[in-house]
Amino acid sequence: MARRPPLEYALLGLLAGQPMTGYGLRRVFASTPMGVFSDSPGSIYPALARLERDGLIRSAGQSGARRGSRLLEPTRAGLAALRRWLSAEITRDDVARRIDELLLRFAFMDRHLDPVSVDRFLGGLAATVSAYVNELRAYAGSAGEPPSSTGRLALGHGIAACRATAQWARRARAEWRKSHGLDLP
Amino acid sequence: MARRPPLEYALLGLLAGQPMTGYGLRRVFASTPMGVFSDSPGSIYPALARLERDGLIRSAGQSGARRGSRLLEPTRAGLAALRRWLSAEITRDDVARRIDELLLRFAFMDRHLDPVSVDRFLGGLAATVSAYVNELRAYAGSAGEPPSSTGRLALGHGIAACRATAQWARRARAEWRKSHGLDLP
DNA sequence: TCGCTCATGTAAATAGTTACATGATTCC
DNA sequence: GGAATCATGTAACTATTTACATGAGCGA
Repeated sequence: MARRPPLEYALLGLLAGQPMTGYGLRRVFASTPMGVFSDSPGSIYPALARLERDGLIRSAGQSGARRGSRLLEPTRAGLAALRRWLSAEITRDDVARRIDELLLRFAFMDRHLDPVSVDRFLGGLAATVSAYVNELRAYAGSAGEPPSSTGRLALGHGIAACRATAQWARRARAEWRKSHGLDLP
Repeated sequence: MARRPPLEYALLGLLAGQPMTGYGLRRVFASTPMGVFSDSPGSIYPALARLERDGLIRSAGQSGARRGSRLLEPTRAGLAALRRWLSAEITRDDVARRIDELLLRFAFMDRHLDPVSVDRFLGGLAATVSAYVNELRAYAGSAGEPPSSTGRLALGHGIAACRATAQWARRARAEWRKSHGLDLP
């Protein structure tokens, strides 16, 4: 039940999609927009060692004929941990400080949660982000100390970015519902 | 010249605006949208100790009549380090992985850089983010492996968020130019 | 055979988180 | 007198970054 760093869930989610070697995972981080994570061996291999130590991934044969290379795959416990992470409630703090992790969760969802849960996630995300936008606006309005001009503009960026996320969530939800026949409110 | 973590620059920037105690800084992180940083004493006090050890901040008297409390202020070297950080080139990696740090820099800029430098920053930001949007779009178009449906939607979020940032940068720049009489191309 | 890609790891330094620990002052 | 706030720090643990280190296989 212990909380794990996002990197470990990213690894778990990728391996659930397709068994890979540690090097394969590094290439994914180096060559796709998942590049928020470092592709350095010093972050990947220790994370994989922790996952294996805790029984969340295991070896599943070799890559080609290469000695020493290990294809890795999640165990049943690993898939359960992944599903728990995907199903966690969205909090205000997730939105304010860990928005990237929420999007990472969403990216893995279709393979592991049912369409209704995905729909609920997008609804919850839109609602929580909108609430946070109101919080930011309230702060911008009150303005305890007279803020600097670029400080005020920077806060405007925070608001604009959150509004874009909320709008994206609403549109993604509409699209999701359409393609899964979820047409009730 | 050594690179420092964003938290230290945030502290330096706040202290440059107004000398404060460590506790005062914690309150700022706890009560404003700068809450991306933790307000825990275990992060703030060690960071302040590093800054003081390196001669970037110093004591500037006590807070009220409270024994043991220390108002902190940047030294000349601290202000120079802050200005160097504010003036650094914007890289593709800053945009892809450290966008929050760029906005933090912008928030402190008006007090430490001239209007033309701030204008250049916003221009560079808009350009670099737009280039990154193109990169993301190219990736979305090529799509090596058939991506999952939520994976594709999540990439759409990345694109939407960057577009919002680029748009914000262009608008903020127009506003900045207007209020500082920078009307050349 | 030379260089590139595939492949795995470790070591040291740095940082961040959580929890613990303490004590003064102020307000009710 | 008791609670909240002001105020500063340390300890243990966890994670990340950078750099180092090694070696096999493959193509030109």
